[in-house]
Amino acid sequence: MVDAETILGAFEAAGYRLTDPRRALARLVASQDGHFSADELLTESRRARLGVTRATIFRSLDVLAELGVVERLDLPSGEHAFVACEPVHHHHIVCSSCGRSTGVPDHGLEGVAESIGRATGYRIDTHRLELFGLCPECQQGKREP
Amino acid sequence: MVDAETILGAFEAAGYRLTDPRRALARLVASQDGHFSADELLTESRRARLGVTRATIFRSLDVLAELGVVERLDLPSGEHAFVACEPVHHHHIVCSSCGRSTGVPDHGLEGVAESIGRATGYRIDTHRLELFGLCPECQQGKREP
DNA sequence: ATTTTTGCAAATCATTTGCATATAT
DNA sequence: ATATATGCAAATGATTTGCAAAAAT
Repeated sequence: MVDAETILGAFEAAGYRLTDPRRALARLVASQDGHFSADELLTESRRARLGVTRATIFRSLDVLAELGVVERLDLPSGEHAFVACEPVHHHHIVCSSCGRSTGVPDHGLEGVAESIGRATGYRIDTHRLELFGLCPECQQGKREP
Repeated sequence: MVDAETILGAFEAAGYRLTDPRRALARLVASQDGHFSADELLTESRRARLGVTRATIFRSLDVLAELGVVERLDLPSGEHAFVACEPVHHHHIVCSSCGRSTGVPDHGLEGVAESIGRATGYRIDTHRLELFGLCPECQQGKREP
């Protein structure tokens, strides 16, 4: 869970101006439960008359991804999506049933990346780990997809 | 490096028919040095008059990805690409300068995934690890981007 | 006052599809 | 002979862009 203040604060800290569309978008992103697409945000913005338009959504998500406030996700289906991130987590595990996602603590991945770097001779700059599966609630049928 | 025979063999083994476009595409994919996009294949096919058209390229890459002969890649830039795979490797490290890629042996990743599963309570079905960095040759400036 | 941001609609880009024809089995 | 695969060109879908107007600093 990331709150709207945090998202808005990230815009501000990075020197972007605080505008109404960005305020609305921050709330919108913060209210998302799992991953979401640009298009979903657009639909919700329209339904709730938030006055955030398509171009602004794409432009803002772009900025937020730069700032590390959201992470771009490539679902196994090939669709693009985003998730809001705690700044600490660099990876996510995504539930393939309900779409909710959880930040993933390191758990030795850094070590794996280093070891791969050593073995292949690459100087590794970035890595992305995306995990997909069923969250605990969905495993027990406690939740609707 | 994956050779054209292997790719063609994968089509055959899975019950797909051997056609001229598929033969040409197999050679084309096998000749790729790093990652490549559908569009790059199309351009090369046209330049060399291979007679493999857009639709066939997309359809075939789709099949090959299903069969695990190529892997879909999502570059940090957001672009989509593919790499030919040895069937054993499930992940790739990609050089951000020359685009070449190498299959990545496990190196403990399975263990990391399991441990993340245990910690989060998710039942993990798939994971993708993509690593980006500079390959040994590019680090030493031995190679043009 | 100046710079940034926005909305709009059109443009672009990648990918997919329908359907008639050609090809492999 | 039958099923599968292809080419073509059009359709789709997502994202990006140019530009004039609006809002933030």
